[in-house]
Amino acid sequence: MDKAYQSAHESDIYRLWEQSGAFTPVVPSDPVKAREAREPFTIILPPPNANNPLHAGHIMYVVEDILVRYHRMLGDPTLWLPGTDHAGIESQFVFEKELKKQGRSRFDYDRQTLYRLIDEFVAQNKDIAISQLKMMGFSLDWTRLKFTLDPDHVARIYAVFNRMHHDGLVYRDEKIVNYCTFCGTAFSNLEVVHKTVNGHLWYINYGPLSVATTRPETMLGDTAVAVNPSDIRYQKLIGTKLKLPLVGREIPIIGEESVDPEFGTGAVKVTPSHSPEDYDMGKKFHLEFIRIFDYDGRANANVPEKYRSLYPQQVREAVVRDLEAAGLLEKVVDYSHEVGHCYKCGRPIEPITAPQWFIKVKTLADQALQVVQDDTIKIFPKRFKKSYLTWMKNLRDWPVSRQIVWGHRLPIWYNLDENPDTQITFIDKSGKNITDLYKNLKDNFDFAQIKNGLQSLIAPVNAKYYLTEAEALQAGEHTLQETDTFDTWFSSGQWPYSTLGFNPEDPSKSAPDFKYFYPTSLLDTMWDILFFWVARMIMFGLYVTGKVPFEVVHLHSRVNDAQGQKMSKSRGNVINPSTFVAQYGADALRFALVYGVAPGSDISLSEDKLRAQRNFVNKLWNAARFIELMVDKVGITGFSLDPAKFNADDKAIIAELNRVIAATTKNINRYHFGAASEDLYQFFWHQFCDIYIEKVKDRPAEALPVLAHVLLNSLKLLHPFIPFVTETIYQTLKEKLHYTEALLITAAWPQND
RNA sequence: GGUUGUUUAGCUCAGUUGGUUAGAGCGCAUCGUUCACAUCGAUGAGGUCACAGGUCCGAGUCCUGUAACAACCACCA
Repeated sequence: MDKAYQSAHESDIYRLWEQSGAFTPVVPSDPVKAREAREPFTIILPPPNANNPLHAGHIMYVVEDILVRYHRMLGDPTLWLPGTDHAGIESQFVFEKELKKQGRSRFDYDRQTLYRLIDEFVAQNKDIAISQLKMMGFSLDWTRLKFTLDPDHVARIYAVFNRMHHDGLVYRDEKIVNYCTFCGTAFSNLEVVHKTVNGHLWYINYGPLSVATTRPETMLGDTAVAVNPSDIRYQKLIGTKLKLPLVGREIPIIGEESVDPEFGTGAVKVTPSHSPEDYDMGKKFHLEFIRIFDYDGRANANVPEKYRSLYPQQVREAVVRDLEAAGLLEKVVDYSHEVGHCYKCGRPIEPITAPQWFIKVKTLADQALQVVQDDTIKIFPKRFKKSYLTWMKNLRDWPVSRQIVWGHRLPIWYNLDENPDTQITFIDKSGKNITDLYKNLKDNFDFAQIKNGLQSLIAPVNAKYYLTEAEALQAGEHTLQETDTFDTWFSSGQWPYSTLGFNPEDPSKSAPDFKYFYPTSLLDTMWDILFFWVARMIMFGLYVTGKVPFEVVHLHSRVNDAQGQKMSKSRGNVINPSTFVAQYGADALRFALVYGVAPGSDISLSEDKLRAQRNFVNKLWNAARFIELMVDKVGITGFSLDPAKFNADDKAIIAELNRVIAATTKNINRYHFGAASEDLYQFFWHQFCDIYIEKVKDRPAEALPVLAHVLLNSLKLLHPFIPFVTETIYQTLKEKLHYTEALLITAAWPQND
């Protein structure tokens, strides 16, 4: 054996495991019955972004590998299923950045070309993440590798969408949505980041009363002014009308309870098309909806000529200037408030009315609430249960359509002759971008040109549509598929049953994998996507399969830098796992991630820690090496553990070993990996090496059976945490020490006698 | 605005149902080492467990309040 452990050989060990078939469980011929007899242990890997290398957060998958390896050693049929995610908006955003470097943008391509380019871009990088997962030693079943754009997955989520539509859970509506005019797509509430902005409150004279607003530019779209009905200052004005400054439109004054008489002037301008609160008022009072900003962010024809095609900030400046000139600007005060920003590009979100596809979540959420409430699904650490329940109770309908190309296009088809008011954007033969209603285009362009150059379409909110292309074609040949794609979470929310081969059309025809492995045992992820992902999987799982997708949700820590700061590109403190693996070995990195960490608390990863754990790995290596030297020296041919021959030291170390076996088993069962790893570290280094080994140096022959026994069990206990070094030692010494199992990875977990 | 979490040795953090002198890793000090490992060994210094009350025979641990920090959720102008 080398003087120090060489982590460079880790890939050989990985191949050894993979070739042994240890990662790939065999599905019995009668999976249903087999499952009843002994439930397999199953984890579906949260699919990392196919396009990016792993970041520090992904290496926390080590938690899953610990559990998987532990259960495999317990003899459970064990599956850890890998996959990668196309990561819709994320990948498209990264690709667009690349385009920008070349001086191009998404507007230069029709959607099928853009899709193909992103596909190629993602394919180039696809293997990076996979090789890194292997590098970390993760015992994933690569024979079952999945991708979110695999045709069978796509077919499945389409089938589920159809079923939801059939059940009345899908609808199209023109509601106010969070729209990023830069990214060109709508977002759900979860994708909006609230930031405190130091802005102003403008007091504007509206004639009979004055209003205060943080967004003077939206006054061009005002269709009412609201006051509190109990406000004696304004009571008599309710029901009257006023003339909107700068625009000249007559708008009503309405009485609305939610208006706070104490705030500002006690009167609120109402812009139903550009403010969520005003939208609600607009619906309630049947106000006019006047959208003044288009999807490209510019003011449209609904505003006076002079403001047209300006961006909101420019409109604001112009409006304020004009109000001031007209003597209608009463005062401006500093005011700091919360403004929604796009989580991708960081620009302010424009609340805007737009036709979008929605999922009704009430019935789905009720079930998903119930199963967590009654612990059918247990959430660990427990404190996340409450935030899950709170979130689920207040859930609103889910806007699932995104105006991007990289993803699953909605299975919706429109016949354009039935919907002549559909707005179409395409690139014509000469390469020019054209946007207009279909009825204005159809006589000037042949349909093939529109279809091939298509970038996007916006069908009217009440457009007639079909769920299959065939049906739409029956109505006429001028048929286009919806250009919106699904929110990424609509796809990944269906990951557990989809990867296992569930058949939504006929569940009895589901794959054996589904029958055997579903529901899965545990879902592990970081707490930041509890709502995005975990909640959606629970809703989908219950609705589609009638069963929970997993029995336990384990939420792992966030990996921070050495100072406890969140890693981010802007801070410049992002670490690449590969660097650390190259320097310290995968085992050291794995152990550093769990050593002494409390469940659910964040981790500060420092090189000090990595060095410490590399030293531990080396300590383990050298203890094994010492035992090898002893065997060579003494020349023993067989071992038998005979308690009758134990002296006090032997008894003490065996007793301590038994304690550690029990403690480790208990700690892993309770997901206390920090405690387990710390205990093992202390036992092996300080009890076994520092005390026991030092004491037996003068009686190697008698101690060898005990040395071999403690080493074997230590290797087994440590294997889930540091698989490479333990397997390497095992393979190196198994013959000399008469260990009988072929591989440590499939060896039996130690039992306490 | 609402919710949750954190506050323990110089640094990063453990501390499981409250139980005798509060622990680890790193760092630090002194000594040692050709005989498994300097990626080592031995010894040691270092903490009024954020603060103020309370419950208890007994509180780092449970309760109340305060402060600082962090995160999450949120359509108020």
